[in-house]
Amino acid sequence: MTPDHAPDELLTIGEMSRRTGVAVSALRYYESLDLIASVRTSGNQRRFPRHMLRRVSLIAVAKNLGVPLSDVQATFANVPLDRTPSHEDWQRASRAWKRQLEERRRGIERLELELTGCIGCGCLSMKACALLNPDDALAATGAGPRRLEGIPDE
Amino acid sequence: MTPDHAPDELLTIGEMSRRTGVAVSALRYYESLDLIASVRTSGNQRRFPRHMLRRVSLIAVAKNLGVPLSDVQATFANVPLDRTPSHEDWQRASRAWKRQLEERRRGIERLELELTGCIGCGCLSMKACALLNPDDALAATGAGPRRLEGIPDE
DNA sequence: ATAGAATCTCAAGTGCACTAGAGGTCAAGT
DNA sequence: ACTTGACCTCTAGTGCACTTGAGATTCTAT
Repeated sequence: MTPDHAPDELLTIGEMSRRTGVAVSALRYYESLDLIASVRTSGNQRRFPRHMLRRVSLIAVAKNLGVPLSDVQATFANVPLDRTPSHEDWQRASRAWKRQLEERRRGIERLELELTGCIGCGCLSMKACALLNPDDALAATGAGPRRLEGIPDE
Repeated sequence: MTPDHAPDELLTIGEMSRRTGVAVSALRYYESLDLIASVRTSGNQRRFPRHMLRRVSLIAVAKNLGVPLSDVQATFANVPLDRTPSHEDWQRASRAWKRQLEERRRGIERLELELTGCIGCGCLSMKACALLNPDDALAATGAGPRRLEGIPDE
């Protein structure tokens, strides 16, 4: 059933960098934040388990989308660093990401609407624009909808 | 006494801050980048025309969505600072924004799909994941799809 | 007229997410 | 054995997007 692959194969930091497109220096930085982890050779060089490629790829995606590393950290909180994550581990993380990404996408959709319906027509009535509410940001701070007061309505 | 004043015409920096939720220091910073503009009183204090509220509100929205100020700057390139923008001015800017936001939204949608179809099921085959391509980022650098080589496919 | 809040400039500091460089070590090919 | 490139740690520097603080001035209300 199980195909012949070597899940315990270890990659150097340079291989990780080439295969993910993430700079070597960035990988070391991510390790310093415990976003990823490695084992060391007798000569103190890093060796990464293959499953770290997933983590790094996801970090890269998050970066492309402007998601701060602190959020990534939170998302990965229950995905183990020390062993290949199970399906359940990834599923849990996946659900958390999806919730956040959905919020973010909805924010963008609302902004598109605002632009079409308001700026597009020249009025920009932002009175009811939920986007000005910080809750719409990914990783909301819970600061509340204070900002809506006094937004120009023309 | 100011002899010629229509009370709602010009806003102080404090009023701008209160009505947009953007810090006074940030407003001064935006002005230094020519994202917004003001006139000065005889005593050298800033006074903002009402239409600057729109610009600031949009900058705030962009910030919430992680859009860099340089992109905002590009978007506003043809929206005049010195007079109330016309419908056409805003419409042109609106179209540019929409294009970028659509790309960004599509990127998020694709990531959601990846998470559902790949991480969700535990395989994370990112072989064909367009998100790892920097072109998907808002304000793409044009660096090309180099990153897709060697992404783990298990 | 004057107190006190708001504003001004300019310089420096903060936090994030890295990158660059110095100086040294390790590992693979010949 | 030797060479070369990849790797190591550590410190410092970069760019963005601001914030903070000092010291001075201006505006508004009593």
